[in-house]
Amino acid sequence: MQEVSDTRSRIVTATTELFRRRGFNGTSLKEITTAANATTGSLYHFWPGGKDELTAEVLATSGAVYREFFEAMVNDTNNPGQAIADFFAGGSEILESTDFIDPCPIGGVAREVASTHDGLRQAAHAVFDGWIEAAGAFLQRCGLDADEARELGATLVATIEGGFVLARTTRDTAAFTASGRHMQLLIDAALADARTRVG
Amino acid sequence: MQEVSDTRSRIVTATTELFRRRGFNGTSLKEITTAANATTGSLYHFWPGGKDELTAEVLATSGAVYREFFEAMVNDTNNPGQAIADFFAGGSEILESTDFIDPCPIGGVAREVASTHDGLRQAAHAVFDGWIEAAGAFLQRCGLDADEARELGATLVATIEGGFVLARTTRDTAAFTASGRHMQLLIDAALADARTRVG
DNA sequence: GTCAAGCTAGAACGATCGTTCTAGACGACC
DNA sequence: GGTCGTCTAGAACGATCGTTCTAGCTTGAC
Repeated sequence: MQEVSDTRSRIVTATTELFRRRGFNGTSLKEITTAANATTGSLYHFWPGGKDELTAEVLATSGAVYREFFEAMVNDTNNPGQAIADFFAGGSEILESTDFIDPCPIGGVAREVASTHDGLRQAAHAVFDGWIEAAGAFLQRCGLDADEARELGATLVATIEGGFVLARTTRDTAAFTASGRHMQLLIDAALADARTRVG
Repeated sequence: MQEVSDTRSRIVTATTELFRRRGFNGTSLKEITTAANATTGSLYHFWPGGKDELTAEVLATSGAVYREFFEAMVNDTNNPGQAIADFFAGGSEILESTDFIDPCPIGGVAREVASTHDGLRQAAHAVFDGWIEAAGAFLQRCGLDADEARELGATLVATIEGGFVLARTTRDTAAFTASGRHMQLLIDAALADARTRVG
């Protein structure tokens, strides 16, 4: 027997993929169990709380994966603005090579359920806080003061999320890539400003 | 009899409001007709194509309202960066005073259905194109060249949409307001750069 | 008064929703 | 070999989904 049940992780993976295409309310448990080659019994065995409990885990898991991906891509750079632009370029490639499926399920699901499922809203809130913290910590290490780093981190996350919406809707990554360049300008300007103030 | 049926416009309004809270798949026709004080027969009389046809109209209508709102708020300013920051500040006020309901139904619905309802994706695409055109035209009038104006317009739209997601999920407008300040910096820098190049 | 057009009313359809439930398969341990 | 906990299998539940359909109401034209 494996440490984490195969069926369990297949269900998480299938749910993540389906949420990326159809969102929360557009995805049925039948579609999930079929895609995961599992049964209703198994799903309710692992998540007695049903769809909501499974969704909360999917959000947390995807959130952690993205945070690690961001940190791996951005740490150990000596050109922060360029690193962010590269991150956006990577997003463009993923969008194009996956037929503009939503790159991540969190923002879409969060927007759908924020007014109706407060537990899921809070789960997504925790994920976004983690991302903003990661981006802020990175920018602070690059020389920004804590407040400015965190605010710029939040704008980064917002622009990425909104860029996903735009790219997915227009089936075009031009705007997303351009946003990466704009974020690069913003970071470079903030760093230059910080250096000036330090002297 | 009025030029546009009362029932018809009540249904459009109710659908818009429900989409802002529950999204496309989370809103049923029964909820719509109940909220609009209308019947299924009326709904299918005005939109024989059913939910999809009604949704397409809701997207186009909301899109036009937002475009006009943006243009009214931003035209006749002599400080473009400040006008955009004001636009974000206005968004923050709306979010707080409406219990963080989605300020507009378009981005959320588009993200939900982009992979499953191509007609609706195209309707949302047209709306976003209109917004980017409006923002780009404004920035071009302020002195940016056409390409840079359009790209910056797209980043504005992306940051607004993503900011809505963040604010709605965290129930906090601090990040949204900060993003407005960042967009102001970006615009001021682009305008200064354009002035330098012109001489 | 008759007629047609525009609109309303809501019952009924088959399909599908999330969830519950019972029955049994499998493996580890005594 | 019997027993218990873990997991799988899928039928069944009531509720609700989007849509269709028939019947009737209202209004203005003739």
